[in-house]
Amino acid sequence: MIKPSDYELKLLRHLWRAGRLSARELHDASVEETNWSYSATRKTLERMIEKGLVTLEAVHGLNTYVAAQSKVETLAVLASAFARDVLDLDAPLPAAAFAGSKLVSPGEIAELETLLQDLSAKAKGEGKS
Amino acid sequence: MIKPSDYELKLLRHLWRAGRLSARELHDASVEETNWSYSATRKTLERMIEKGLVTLEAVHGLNTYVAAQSKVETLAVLASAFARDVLDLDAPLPAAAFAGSKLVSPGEIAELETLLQDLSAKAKGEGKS
DNA sequence: ACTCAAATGCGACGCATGTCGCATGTATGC
DNA sequence: GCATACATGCGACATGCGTCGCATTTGAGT
Repeated sequence: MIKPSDYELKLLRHLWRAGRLSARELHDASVEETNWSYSATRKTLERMIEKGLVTLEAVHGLNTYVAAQSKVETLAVLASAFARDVLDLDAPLPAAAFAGSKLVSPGEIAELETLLQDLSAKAKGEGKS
Repeated sequence: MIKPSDYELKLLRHLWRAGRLSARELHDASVEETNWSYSATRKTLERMIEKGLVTLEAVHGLNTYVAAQSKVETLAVLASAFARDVLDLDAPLPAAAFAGSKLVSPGEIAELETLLQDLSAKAKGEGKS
């Protein structure tokens, strides 16, 4: 599970919503938030492939991109990093923290909570060794 | 208000607790978490001064360091960045998110909530313009 | 006054990442 | 068959930051 940077996250959001996008489509969709040149978008995308954040899929000769991690998984990584590094918390973030976010449905919040518990349990295990 | 990196935050935590520390003291206190050489600690500290995260105070010729932002202010910046960038939330994080953290007392949570509201209100204002 | 250890200042390397541009391919319309 | 437009591959520069070493200064002890 890889922790994306803020900008990478912006791109990922579009991919989660759309499922699969070409570089051009993704750029057009995200340029308002990033203010990037097309080249910048593509380069970032390229590095996200190397890192395993997105997968490349050629469709009829055109390259398209798909998120390699689910939204909920990614949110879980980010949230547990925040809880650990900023809040200095052992336990996972309470579900209440996500309640107001438009990004996640109630069902996804439940899923998130499960993942969060797994992550903090695993961290604890490693910490003890 | 400056947003510290994870490592910078580790150093800041010691400064908040101790109030004022020399480079050597701070290094000794934090080396267990950072696993840094003394030089690394000092360099980071130096850059934190440039950035305005800490202030240098010479006491009888010995350099000491003091956090330039309060713990609660810093937590507020970090929390609102998380809410905005990760959760895509307009409103501030609910206080419940901080409830379990050993870093903040109930009184500080109240203070935090006020700051968080200010920050999100200001962000909104700027966003609209 | 001399020595020694600790404190300081400063330069540097490497990696990640934001940011671009250019050269080459390739498909499409004339 | 050729020009035009977009897609792709790839190289590059700057900045931030983690990481470290070294040379110089300075204070304390003898």
